[in-house]
Parts: sequence; structure tokens; C-alpha cells
Amino acid sequence: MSKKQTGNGEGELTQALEMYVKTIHELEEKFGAAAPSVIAEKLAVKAPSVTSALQKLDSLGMAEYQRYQHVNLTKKGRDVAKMLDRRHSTIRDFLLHIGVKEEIALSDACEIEHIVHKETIEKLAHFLKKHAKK
Amino acid sequence: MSKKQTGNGEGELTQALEMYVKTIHELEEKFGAAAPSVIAEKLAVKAPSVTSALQKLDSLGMAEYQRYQHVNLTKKGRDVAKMLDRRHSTIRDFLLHIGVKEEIALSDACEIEHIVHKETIEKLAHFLKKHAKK
DNA sequence: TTTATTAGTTAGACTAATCTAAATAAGTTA
DNA sequence: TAACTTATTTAGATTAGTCTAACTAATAAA
Repeated sequence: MSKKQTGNGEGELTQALEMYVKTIHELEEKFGAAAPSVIAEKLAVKAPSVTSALQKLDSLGMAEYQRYQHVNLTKKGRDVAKMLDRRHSTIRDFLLHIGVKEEIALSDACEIEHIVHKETIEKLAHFLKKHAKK
Repeated sequence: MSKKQTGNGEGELTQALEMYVKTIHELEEKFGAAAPSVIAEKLAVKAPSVTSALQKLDSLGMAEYQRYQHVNLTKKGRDVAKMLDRRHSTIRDFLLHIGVKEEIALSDACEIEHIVHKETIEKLAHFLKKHAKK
């Protein structure tokens, strides 16, 4: 009952799967649904990687996927995407605030958003609210 | 010749291997060399994982390792450890500065240190120098 | 309405990191 | 020094994420 085996039988998404969720969300906003080939291009992976990620997301209840169809997120998936977007903006804005170049701020935010504790995000947001944030 | 396959035939350490380097460094400072069993305990992994990590670090020129012996870092490995330690302190101090609780500051710093761009660390350090930092 | 093209999937291999179980080396003690 | 005990290694399996090559579905053109 060690609870540390990350079998990932439920709940938690891996970092890689979170990236797929974000990408699908972005494409949904733009086109209504996400085409596997476009996901592949955005994430710079090959098509088969997308297929297997979509199957996992479907089985986790994050996306509604049927083969040969474009994908959409479920409410659960959309909530994850929104949470990640909020995290991303907070971190990005903070990095820009302390003078990090845009390109680097974006890519670092994209990594950090998956790993930091909720409290850290809250403190960053609070910091931004107080200072500048204009 | 795609240059994106991360075969990791040289240069770059993975995040996991960086953790081993840090741990070995810490144990070297305290005991002169790092015992595999202690590394395992610190990283909360089992002994065989340590053996295989040490073999990789040796092959990468980061550690001098011979089986059944305690390990030491090479200069190259020590340089990596020092760089990671500097990164860690900078991030940790910053997180504490904005009010993140110690436990979380430490664990988040431990993740962030492996992924952010050099420039981000520099900007964080600069920020700390200007503000508080007492 | 056949044929070519493009998009998506399946099958199978690979790498990194981990694990358990079993084997072996080192060190300790009777 | 023979027998334990503890430390470490080897062998082999597992999981997540990726890839290439080959196949199939869907679509568009001739």
C-alpha cells in the first residue's frame, strides 16, 4: 500500500499528457475540435504518439475520442486545461516582470506550470497583484 | 541527423541523473565519498536503480565508480553539482521571499532547478539582490 | 467509380527509469 | 577460518513516451 508507485491508475496526469490537454484546448478554441495531425505538429511529435496519447486521455475521462475523428475535451479535461492556462499566465507574467526575455519566459513557464505546488502559484499571483502587473 | 533525438550520447544529463549528482556531492561533503545504499535512501529509490545510475554517470565522465566501491564525482560532475546548488539556493530564496512555506519552497526549487533557462536564474538572482535578500 | 493522396492507426522496437528476486562480494564475529 | 549479515550487483520485468514502417480509412480528382 506504498502509495508511491504512481501506477497512475487514475487521477494525476503526467506532464506529457498535460501538454496534450493544453494543445487540444487551444485547437478547440480556434477550430472547435482538434485534429491529430495538428496536435502532432504543435507538440513536435509524430502521429502515432498522438494516437496513443488520445487513447489514454479518453480512458482517463479527459477527452472524447473515437478513431479517425477529431478530438474534444470533456469538462474534466477542460478544467485541467484552464488550470494549466492560469498557471502558465501567472508564471509567464512574473518572469516577464523580472526581466526575462519573452521567448524564454514562455518556454520556462511551459515547464514550470506542470510541476510547482499550488501555493507557489498563489504566492506568485499575489506578488504580481501587488507590484506592477499593469 | 535530426539533432532532436536526445539519444543523450553525450553532454546533457537527464533530470534523474542530475539528482544523483547532487546527492553524491552532498554525501561527499559529509563523508568524503558516497555509499550507494545512502544514495538510495536519500533519493527514495532501491539499490539497483543506484547501481545503474552510477554506471551511467561513470560512462558520462561525471563520476569515478568501480563496483562495490563508494563513489566520487569527477571535476565535471562536481561542476554540475555546484551549478545545481547555486540554482537551488537562488530559487529557494526567491520562493521564501514571496512567502512560500519552507517545505514547499524546498521541493519546488528541487524541481525547477533542473528545467529553467540560465537567464531566468540570473534574473531571479538579480531580483533577490535588489530586494530584501537580507 | 476507380485511383491517388492525405490523415490516422496498428504493430513492433527503443530508451530511461524504475522495480523484485536472486546471486555475489565484503565485512564481522564467534 | 567458517558462518552470518549486510551491501551491492545482475538478471529480467514493467511503465511511459517516443519512433519507424506498414496498413487502412477517408477524401478528392480524373
